[in-house]
Amino acid sequence: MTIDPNADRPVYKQLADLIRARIESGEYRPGQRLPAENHYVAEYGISRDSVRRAIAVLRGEGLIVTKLRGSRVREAGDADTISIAPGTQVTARMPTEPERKQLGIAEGVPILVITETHGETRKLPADRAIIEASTEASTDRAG
Amino acid sequence: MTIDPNADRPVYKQLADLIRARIESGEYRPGQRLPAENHYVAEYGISRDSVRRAIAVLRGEGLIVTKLRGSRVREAGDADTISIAPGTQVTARMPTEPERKQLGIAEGVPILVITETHGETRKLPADRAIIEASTEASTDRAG
DNA sequence: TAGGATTTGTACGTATGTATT
DNA sequence: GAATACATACGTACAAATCCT
Repeated sequence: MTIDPNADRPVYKQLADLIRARIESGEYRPGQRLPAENHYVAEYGISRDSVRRAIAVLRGEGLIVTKLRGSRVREAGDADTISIAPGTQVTARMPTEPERKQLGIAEGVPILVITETHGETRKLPADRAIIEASTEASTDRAG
Repeated sequence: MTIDPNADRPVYKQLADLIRARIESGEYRPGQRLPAENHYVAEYGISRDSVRRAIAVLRGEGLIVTKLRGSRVREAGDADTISIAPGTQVTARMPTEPERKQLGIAEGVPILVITETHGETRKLPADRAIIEASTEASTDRAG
């Protein structure tokens, strides 16, 4: 598979598709490091700008995590199962940057917002929590 | 408030903070159009690159939606309340680009992934759904 | 309807800073 | 200290969609 600068689809999205496919096919495995940006620059003859944009797309999708030294395929973090009582409401949204820092969440990870019947709310990183509806009133965790 | 190119915090994050504060304070109201990119370029003497990066941050946080003609503060879409039976599990993650297109979701909006006890899964846009734990087995919607 | 103005999208370049190896 | 690789930030240019006259 190659990249066509004259295609309808932008170069950076084509590269994002290509890398995403490699992740989903298992060619890039969880925890595995991706090639450096310049690797893709050389391999496909595109600008580093386009490569970085592609990487940013995948980071926004939570598929990879990027550190100063490189990007890796995200590993499925072990999640706690949180039981919620009947009547409790759950939704999700992306955290703002201050929230991300405060809660120690990686980029591309949403937060689960849990609103108890009392009105109290909790925010949990979605990559570390699974919500389970219970019959009884108890908000314990069951790892 | 101004932007200091010599500050520890990058210019684009400073601008994102600034715009975010205006949204949260109500100075920019839901549905209201943000000034054009070049407005910020001129106002703060920074590059369009930095402005675009700031806008991208806020879009990733789901605070604004961007069309070709400009960005607007996201309006709270009316969400359906989805009841889930005991034992049902819920988590959230960001959709991939194909998923976004398929489900017709805006950027910066996570999906709720609902796994029934049977193993069946549903994916719902988090900006249009609120999950509510019920005592009884029923997955009806209650608007 | 035509055409220009506006605004965002994409894509290239360069340079410098900073953290890690 | 050097090499590597990502982060930031400036610039340019053109394309494409939308809006307005």
